[in-house]
Amino acid sequence: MNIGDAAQRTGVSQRMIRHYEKIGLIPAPLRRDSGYRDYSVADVNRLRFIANARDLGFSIEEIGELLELWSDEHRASAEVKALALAKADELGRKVEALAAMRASLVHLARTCHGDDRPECPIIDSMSGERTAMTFEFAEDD
Amino acid sequence: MNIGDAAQRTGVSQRMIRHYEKIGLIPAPLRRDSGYRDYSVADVNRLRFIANARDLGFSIEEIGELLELWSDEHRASAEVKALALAKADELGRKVEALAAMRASLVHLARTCHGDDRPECPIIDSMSGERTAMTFEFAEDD
DNA sequence: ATAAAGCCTGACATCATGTCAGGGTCAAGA
DNA sequence: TCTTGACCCTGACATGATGTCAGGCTTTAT
Repeated sequence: MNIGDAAQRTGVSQRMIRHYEKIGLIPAPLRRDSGYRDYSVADVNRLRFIANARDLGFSIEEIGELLELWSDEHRASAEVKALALAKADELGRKVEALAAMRASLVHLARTCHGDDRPECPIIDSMSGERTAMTFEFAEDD
Repeated sequence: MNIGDAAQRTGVSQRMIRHYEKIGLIPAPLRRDSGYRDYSVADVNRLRFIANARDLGFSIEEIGELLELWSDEHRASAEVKALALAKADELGRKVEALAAMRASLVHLARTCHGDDRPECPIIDSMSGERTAMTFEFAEDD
């Protein structure tokens, strides 16, 4: 399929698809006589993965590592395992931090009566100097 | 305190602290006669928040909104509430997606035992249609 | 056969960050 | 007091991720 189709199906812009090809994150697809790139279902899946991972905050570099987890068949499985576990660990920490932040936001929302009166306890308590952010997510201090 | 101290205490580079000042994400601190910037505890808290949020994948723009949630006392609380809930929702989805990805990685690691390439559940879970793990802030329809 | 729509490459733009350079400032010791 | 190393300031250049626009072919539908 053409790049436009691939872009639409994956949510990755044509611009970025070409970019990912240039930096080697995805293999260069076959070209037709016209010079048009021709994508396969596998390419689409790879792009979808990249899009999802990107959404989740992974850097291009990390995505490259993740992709290798299952695309490099010659890799020693012990190495694969270590990498996967390291990533999982990292994700675990991120999940916790996000969940904590979310809880704080929910709490903030709950304590706002939500009417026209601009009165929000938490905001009030935080606009002072001592504000210490009642948000203790990720306090690695 | 000087910018170097502030940077060390917050994990935000001096370069970025100055940058955030320039784009208005943090207020311009007082200057000493020497021209040195002088940061307060409040500034440090703000920077810490920014660092954490950035780490969690929020864009500078989103962080600006988040900061306003508790720094703008004149905002109607209904608006504050809506924004907070929207963010919380977004975070909830992100948490789920990350948790799922983490689970896949753990599973991958577990099924990674011999010299054969292990089954890879990641492909299936991550290369599907972008519906369940898509985040609104990236789209506008 | 034409026009509309799609693809190609390449250049320029922006944003978040880093790093280096040239030049003041501070603080502690000789 | 003078020296020196650690710090700060501004500004410029670098890079990676993305967007958009331009000029020029290719496909497709009318």
